[in-house]
Amino acid sequence: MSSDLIDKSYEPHEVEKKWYAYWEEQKLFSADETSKNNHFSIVIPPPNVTGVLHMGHALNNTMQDILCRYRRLKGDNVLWMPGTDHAGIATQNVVERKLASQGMDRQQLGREKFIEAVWEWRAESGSAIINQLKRLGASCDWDRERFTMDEGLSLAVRKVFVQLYKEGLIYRGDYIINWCPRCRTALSDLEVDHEEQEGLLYHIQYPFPGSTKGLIVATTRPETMLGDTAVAVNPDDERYFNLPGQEIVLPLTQRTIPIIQDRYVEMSFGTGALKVTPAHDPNDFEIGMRHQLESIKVIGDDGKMTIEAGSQFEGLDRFVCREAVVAMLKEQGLLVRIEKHDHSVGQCYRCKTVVEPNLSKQWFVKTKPLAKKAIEAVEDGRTRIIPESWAKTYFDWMYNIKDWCISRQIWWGHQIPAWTCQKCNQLMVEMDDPAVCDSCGSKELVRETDVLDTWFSSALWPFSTMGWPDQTPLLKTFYPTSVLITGFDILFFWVARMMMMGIHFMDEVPFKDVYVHALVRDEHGKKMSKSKGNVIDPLEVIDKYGTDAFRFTLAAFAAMGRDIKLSESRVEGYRHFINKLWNAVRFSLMHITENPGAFNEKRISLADKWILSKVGQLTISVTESLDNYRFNDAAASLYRFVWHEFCDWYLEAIKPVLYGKKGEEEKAATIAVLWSVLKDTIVLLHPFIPFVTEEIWDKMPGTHGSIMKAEFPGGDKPLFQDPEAVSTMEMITGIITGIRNIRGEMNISPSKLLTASVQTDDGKKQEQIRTHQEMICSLAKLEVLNLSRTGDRPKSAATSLVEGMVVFVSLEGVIDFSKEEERLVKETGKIEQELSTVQKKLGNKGFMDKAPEDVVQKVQDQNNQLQEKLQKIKINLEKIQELQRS
RNA sequence: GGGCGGGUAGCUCAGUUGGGAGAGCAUCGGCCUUACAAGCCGAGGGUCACAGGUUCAAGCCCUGUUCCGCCUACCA
Repeated sequence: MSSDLIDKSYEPHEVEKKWYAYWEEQKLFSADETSKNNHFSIVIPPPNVTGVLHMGHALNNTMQDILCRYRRLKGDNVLWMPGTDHAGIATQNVVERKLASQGMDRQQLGREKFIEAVWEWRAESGSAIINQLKRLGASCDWDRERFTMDEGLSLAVRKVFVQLYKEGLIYRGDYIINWCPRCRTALSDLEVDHEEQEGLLYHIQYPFPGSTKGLIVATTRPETMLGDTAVAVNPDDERYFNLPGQEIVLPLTQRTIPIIQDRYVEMSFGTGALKVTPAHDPNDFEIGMRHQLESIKVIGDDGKMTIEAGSQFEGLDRFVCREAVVAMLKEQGLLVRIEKHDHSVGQCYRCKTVVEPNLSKQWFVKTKPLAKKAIEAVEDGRTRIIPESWAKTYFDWMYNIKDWCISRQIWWGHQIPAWTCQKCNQLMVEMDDPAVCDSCGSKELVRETDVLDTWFSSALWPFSTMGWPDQTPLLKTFYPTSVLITGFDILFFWVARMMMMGIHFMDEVPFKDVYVHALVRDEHGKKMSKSKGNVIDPLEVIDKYGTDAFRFTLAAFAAMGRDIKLSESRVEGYRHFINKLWNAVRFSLMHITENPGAFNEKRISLADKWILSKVGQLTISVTESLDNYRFNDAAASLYRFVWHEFCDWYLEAIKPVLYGKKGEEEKAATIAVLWSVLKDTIVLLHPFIPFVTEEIWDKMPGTHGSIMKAEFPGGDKPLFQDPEAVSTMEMITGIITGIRNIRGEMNISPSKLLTASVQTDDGKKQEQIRTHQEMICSLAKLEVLNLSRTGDRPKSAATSLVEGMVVFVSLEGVIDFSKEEERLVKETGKIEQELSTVQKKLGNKGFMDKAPEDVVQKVQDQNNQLQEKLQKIKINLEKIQELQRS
């Protein structure tokens, strides 16, 4: 076979396209919902339909794909459930922007038409991210792709809502919630991003009635004073003992408000007097509840002041109003002072608008009872969180969980199945739309317009995607799922809530393991963001370096519990690896022209046994690593094996055999081993780099069908292991490396053939060296390799010590001896240093008495070896010095 | 305020029950040796943040200090 059958370098683009289409066509990603085989299931963290693939998705899905492909090779029945999330607010924003560009808004369009427009939009561009996942090689069972707004999933949402309502775990009420004035909707606590900002603390005088004196309160938001309904002081505060029960004048208004006592007030902050605005501050709301204070809403849902704020402020934007209030207070001499004050400001996680705490009627999930069971599940290990440190974070949040505001005042989402009777105000929550009021029989029913938080439907994902509420075969086979792979940023948003819902509705945890991976950052460790301009687009990386190189990079850097700093140059490095592999295959396939069949264990060479043992160890290491989510360990073993064992040693060692220098029989045996090793290696690599391995598989003689159907190395048979061959090979490679050291350090040209000898009295080693002297000669570029006994030594030679043997490289006509002297002096220094630490241990009575025997023995052996080594090197040093003198 | 993670070679990072400090990249020297110059052969480089402690033995365990990230929280 000539090399023109395989290109000199690997070109990913066509290969990737070809094989992905093939896999899909052959239905190789399909799960069998009835199979009794060991099953393995993952539900994808559904990306937003609005989304484009970013680095986080790439990492997350690469890991899932590695596990799924690995388990398929192991023979498991694998379900990787794909789908997307309707992303209520985000999607609505996108479509609204589109409308705006056409000079329209959703109000003009009306609810129904607007929702139609969203569906249209989804039909156009909603599959973008799915196609991007495919480019990543994701082996999801696409025929089962789900969407949170699908009919089936919507039914699940409704069922869950109705049941929770009937169980008293969902309620409606007037509470203070986070309000985004731009999105015009309520947000849950999690949907508010807090950011530390420089702000101002305004000290304002509230006068006593008919007095110029008064109390000074401090606030960062002066505009809210218009809605104050009390001033609170701490009951222990001696300064204000006589005040409670009195009233105080609220400036800029006609109102007087009471002075109350509440332990919430921090005496040390400001003046110890707190203005209370129950309608616009969560704490003040609590205080208001305790003291039955009136709530006055002065900021409207649009972020502008209401009529309650007073006619001079009505209609002003809340921040404009702040300036106006401050100016007016100043005018009236009531602004005592302004201090700089850093505080955290809540922003809408979708649009960054400053969130307004606002009183309104919303729907909530009572989370405590649900959280309790979700905590227990992790405590007793039904669900493992990996790495374990995240369990603590999970517990902290779960223990301090607050009720979850689930209603959103947008249109895109699952409309809440609640109806209010216009006659008697009866509230009905039902599976089937009610026609008449179940209390008064009126037909005047009005449906709740709010929709549910997107995360409400995501919380059902592990079972809603499998057909729940129907008891489908899919659900029976694959729930609970084997593992959830996710970033820590949605641990609360999503994982915690899936736990609560899964346990409540399925009576079983949604996943056995939760593997929490890190975030992908830029090369300086900064979060990638569009505004910083440091975003690396995964698709560009794929275009430039190929999917496999990219995936391998992600796997290699995916150490547990640490962020991944990614830069293009790293991907480039792993492209080299893919190319190295490609070329190793190219070389191998020049010699493997047909299926060589099984090798005969009795006929194979040392190098063969060694590489077979190594591939066996590799198999164990990859298996263990993947079973424990140690993707980086698996990637590292594969990298080291392919490059530094298979290419650097094995292929080099068998070249003379392949070139026919050892006869046809040995050549055939070696080719059989080469084929077998290559096959196993490619299969082990496949989960990480699916495309290039499929391409190689296709080109290899003796393979059939897709590599996805291949058998994992070993199968049921024990893996090949030959420890003796491994240690012999290590000795041989040690000798070769010793000779290469000398060559390299003394700048002897690689093309110059040398003469060397190995000095040992060990008969077995002599025998082995003799047997493998051709390999040594070829790899160390020797003309002659001699064996000698102690005492024999060449006249002028450089020396190297290997496993108690002395390797001499003849320097006749090659060298200046001062260089060799330098080498040996340096070497002596190293050995002496090692020796001193070893001897310190041996001289330590405590160590000798208390250390375990095997450790002591090991140190003693080291000591002996080092002593011997030192002695030998000293002899050679003397010789060299003699030679120089003569 | 609370919590978590991190500080190991020039850079990015591994280091799984405590027992001879590692990799990749970069650097330096030598090679177009017929699969691969996206390559080959060799070399140099570390007070494992700092200070204590436990131990025969600490990068690893404990305490404190410091610096850097992140998460979380109702001091207006």
